[in-house]
Amino acid sequence: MPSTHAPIRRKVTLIDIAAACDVSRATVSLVLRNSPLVNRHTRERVQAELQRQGYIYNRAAANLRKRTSSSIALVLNDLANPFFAEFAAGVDEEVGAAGFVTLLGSTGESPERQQAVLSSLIEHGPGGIILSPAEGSDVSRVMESLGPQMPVLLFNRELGGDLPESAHWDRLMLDNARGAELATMHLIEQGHRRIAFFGGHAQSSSCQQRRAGFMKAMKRARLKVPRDYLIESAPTRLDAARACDALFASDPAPTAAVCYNDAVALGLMLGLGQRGLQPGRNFALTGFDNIGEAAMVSPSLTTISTAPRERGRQAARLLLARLEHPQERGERTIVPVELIVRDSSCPPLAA
Amino acid sequence: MPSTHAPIRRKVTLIDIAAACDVSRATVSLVLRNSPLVNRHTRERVQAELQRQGYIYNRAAANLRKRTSSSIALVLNDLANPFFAEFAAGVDEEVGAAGFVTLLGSTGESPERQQAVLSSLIEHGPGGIILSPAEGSDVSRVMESLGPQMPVLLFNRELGGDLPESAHWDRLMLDNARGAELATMHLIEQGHRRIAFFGGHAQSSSCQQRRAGFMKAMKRARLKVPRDYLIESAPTRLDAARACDALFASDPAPTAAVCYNDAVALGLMLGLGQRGLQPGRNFALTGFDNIGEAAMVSPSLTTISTAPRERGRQAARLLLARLEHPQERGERTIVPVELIVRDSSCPPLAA
DNA sequence: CTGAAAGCGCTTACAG
DNA sequence: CTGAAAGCGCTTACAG
Repeated sequence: MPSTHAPIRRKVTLIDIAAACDVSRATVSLVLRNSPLVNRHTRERVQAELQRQGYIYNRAAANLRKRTSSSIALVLNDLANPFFAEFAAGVDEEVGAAGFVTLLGSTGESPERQQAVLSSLIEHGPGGIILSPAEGSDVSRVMESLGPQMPVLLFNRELGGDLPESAHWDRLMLDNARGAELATMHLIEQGHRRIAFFGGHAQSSSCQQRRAGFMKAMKRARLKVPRDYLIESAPTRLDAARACDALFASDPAPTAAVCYNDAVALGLMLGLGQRGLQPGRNFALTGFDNIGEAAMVSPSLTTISTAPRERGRQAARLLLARLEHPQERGERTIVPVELIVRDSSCPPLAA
Repeated sequence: MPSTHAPIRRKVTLIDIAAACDVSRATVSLVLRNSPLVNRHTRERVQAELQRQGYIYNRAAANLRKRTSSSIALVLNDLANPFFAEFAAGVDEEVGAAGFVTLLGSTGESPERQQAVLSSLIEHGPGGIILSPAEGSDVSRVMESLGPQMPVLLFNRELGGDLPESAHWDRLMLDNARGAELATMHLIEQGHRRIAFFGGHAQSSSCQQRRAGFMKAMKRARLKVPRDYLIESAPTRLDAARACDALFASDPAPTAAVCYNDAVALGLMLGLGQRGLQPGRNFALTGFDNIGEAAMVSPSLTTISTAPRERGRQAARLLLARLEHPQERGERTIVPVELIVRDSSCPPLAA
């Protein structure tokens, strides 16, 4: 009994093309890959037939046979964060240009979800992984999902735990210490003496590095940093706004703050406003990341530029290069950062 | 002569596990998929061995055999646009929850790149595609790359040209007309009479729809819209700032503008500032999208909320549902929009 | 220059 | 409950 459904047209494969042209599958396969072995006449006939039947190359089948991969996995905490969105755009640009496709995964900053996402992605056979680790995740668990052979590029954050010799993971890290140092130096130059470091989770590696840069600049200027000038918050606007009170719990209160990142700085601005203070008039602050809003917000924000899109391109290039030489030692690349001065957020200290 | 390289450990496959457990591949395969057919003892032995050897499921091979797919392609203009970044995050959430993986592609608003991206993605065998089309792209070319069978969900913009009956594409569209109408009504309620529609490419469908909503509200209020109150720009901050002059070329100049989207509104604010005008004091404006910056910028921006993350989830759900019923008619879903009033950007008109 | 055969790592009837 | 065989759509030696 014939089906009443419209016939689902079977996908056209090499066999269909070969049959129509009266050649073997091997010949069609060679045409597809532009092998010079096939003679011109045959090639043209085959190409016309490919076109005519609307042939679509099955790359998964080819990858299976060739034991190759044509994808890169990209695992981020949160794609909606503009910093990571720019980064992802850069990765995808370069990955696409190399003829690969990007597999996306997001962890929402949860080590458990990160495990699940990695385990799922790995089954799709990516050639390598670009991972910006969730806070609190560690090498051994990641290694467990990925196996020791998978090329990995770690971006932005170190992973807890030690990396075995056998794993040749690359790293691309921002110069967090230097960035925070530059921001701190700038506030010092503007005349500030009582400067706080505001926001971020103290246990995260990026926060530790930024705090270290901050302390270095303060120490060099022989400025004291009371313990309560180091204030934690989640790296979000909302939590930063909430944490603003802690800044003024100490006596004397700081006149300026180096913020963990731009989101935190924007949140702090909100918090200051709620206390009746005007950021950029009676309190100075700096950010980190140079997200789009940093230029737009009023007062505009002095910050540290990390050029996330370019970082994405760089990450993709590093990983793609690694695929060619999987056995060479992993490298650690520190990307320089740049101070973006927008002094409406940190004018000279009125004496 | 033995190689001096460290031996690259061959990937472990079903064969390895089967051999170690002295069972057939079929049995291992059944264990992997939790078939109740396998007896408990055998199952446990096999599972232990899978664990021990660090077996990784090759989903591409399984998909090939089963003629199924486990991925969804997501094609956007620009991932770095916060609206699309949120959308992508929502898509990936839902796609991941369904056990699929997201393949990413970006077109940079170029129909040519869109063709290339689609042709590349399709070779990786996605089960369906979520496409926010590049401006100026049309159905026939897209259909050419995708074939008539591929499930497609069109988001945000219509595609030029007619869709053949055979293609059951779904659409998820914002209620652009209604959004612009709401914004316009709000400005009218605030006392404005000379209102411009500012920004966007006039030929894009979303701009046309928003303009239509604008005109509808104006007409209902019996307000005239001079031709030079309809001003085009690229939908970016920079170009909008540049186009600001056009707004004041007409006489009398408008006192308010309904902007194509938030990016344009933010650009217009810059442009106004450069002319010595204060947005929210001597000029009123509204945006569209409710991106994060809309709340942060000063003055904060009255705008239209489209909840892009939720739209992403919705898009993914629609497409995943379509995979189950590929032959049903395509549906057109219009998502409601909501006016977000932040009156610092559009205070009552001073008489 | 072209074809026949084997194989990538799985799953699916079909036997037993 | 388990195994032997075939096959998904490609590519790769190997012959000729």
